[in-house]
Amino acid sequence: MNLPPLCEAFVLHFGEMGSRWGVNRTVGQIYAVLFIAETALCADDLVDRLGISRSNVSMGLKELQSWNLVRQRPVAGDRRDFFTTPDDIYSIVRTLVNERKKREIDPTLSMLRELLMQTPANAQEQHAQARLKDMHELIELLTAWYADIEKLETDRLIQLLSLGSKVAKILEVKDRIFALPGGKGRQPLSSTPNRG
Amino acid sequence: MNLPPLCEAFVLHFGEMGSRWGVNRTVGQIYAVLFIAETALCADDLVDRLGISRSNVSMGLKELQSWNLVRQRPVAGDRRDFFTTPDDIYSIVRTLVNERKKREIDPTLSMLRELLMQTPANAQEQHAQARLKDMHELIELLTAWYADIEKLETDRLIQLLSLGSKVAKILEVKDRIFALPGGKGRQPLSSTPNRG
DNA sequence: CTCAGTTTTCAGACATTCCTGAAAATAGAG
DNA sequence: CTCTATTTTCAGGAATGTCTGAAAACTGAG
Repeated sequence: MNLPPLCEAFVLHFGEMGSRWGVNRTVGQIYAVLFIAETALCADDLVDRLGISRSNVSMGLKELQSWNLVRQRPVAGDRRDFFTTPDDIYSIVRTLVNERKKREIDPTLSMLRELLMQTPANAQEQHAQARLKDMHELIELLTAWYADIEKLETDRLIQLLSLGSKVAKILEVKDRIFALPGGKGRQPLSSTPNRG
Repeated sequence: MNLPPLCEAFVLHFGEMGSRWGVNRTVGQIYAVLFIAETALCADDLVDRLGISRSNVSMGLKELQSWNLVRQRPVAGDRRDFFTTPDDIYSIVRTLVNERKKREIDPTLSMLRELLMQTPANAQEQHAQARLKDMHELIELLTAWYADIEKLETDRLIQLLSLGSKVAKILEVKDRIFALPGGKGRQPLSSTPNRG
């Protein structure tokens, strides 16, 4: 690996993490190198810095492009393709979350929708469906929340994140004002009784 | 696989998703079966329903326990171990997020902290460190937010999620009130200039 | 068109992960 | 303690995933 020590440490770590993130080691390393690079790099730069084969770089870049995590950027007077990661780290995280949602959440959501439309054949299936319904409602709630938040501009997002649970204080106050004597709170989401 | 069609469809899907979630197919399937089961199941129930080897079930359960995703529950008059998933789906999601954070975020956070304390040897390393600093700040912001939110009780959490970006409206109003003539908004987080 | 520079594809070598059956370890009953 | 039911470990075969070099495909210049 042809990189100064600090860079190499980062790249190696990202490579290892890659496997926990649904991409292989090489793909993680390629991303890491691009992320810390001062300028856009071409495939051969990556071959040189990582000491891996040209074809491996090609496949890695293809995968990163399918994740929208790297951008191809033309360089005047050079026929080769050059690649960068976006400068804005917030946009990177947005992309990452969107792509993971697409791969990890959306397929499950449509599977759940499909199975919830079916008629259960017996008590076992009926109970299963009740559980799926809980799961479906929760995922819907989370994805609706994210779809809403995702539209915020970065500045507002930072403000909101910095507030943390302080925003919940507002709700507490609201609840205290509107609470009816003897009124019940919202019930937790569950169609299933506790299992003995 | 010894399950009614609807259950089987769910279990197969969860198995496939498992690989995108950092566990293998079998572990995903075991979890799915436990999730929709009406009662706690013992290892042999899983062998029967999934048609996999006893030892594979043992390893899978061990992994799920290391994720805190299944609970061992004694059954009176039976020496065997029985397993369930929690009934409360919110607690399941909390556990899942906590465990993924532990595996996917925390190691990166400490790696970044370590590398940010080092002295860069040259311009390349200096630029790399600036990028790492951006990444570190963002991850700190997100994890601090999550640590804060995670403490909320389920009811409040649901309220907050349902509000979505409406909470941001409050900030907008606040900003409008306190805005000074000619005053600038918060700057986006970046220690790096744009790359040409 | 031809040609050189560049990227992509892909068969198969190599590496890793997964799964099983057999054997060992564990735990409770008697 | 012994005996039996149960769980865990683990070597190695099966299945997947990764990486490479060679060849094919593409692309723009001349």
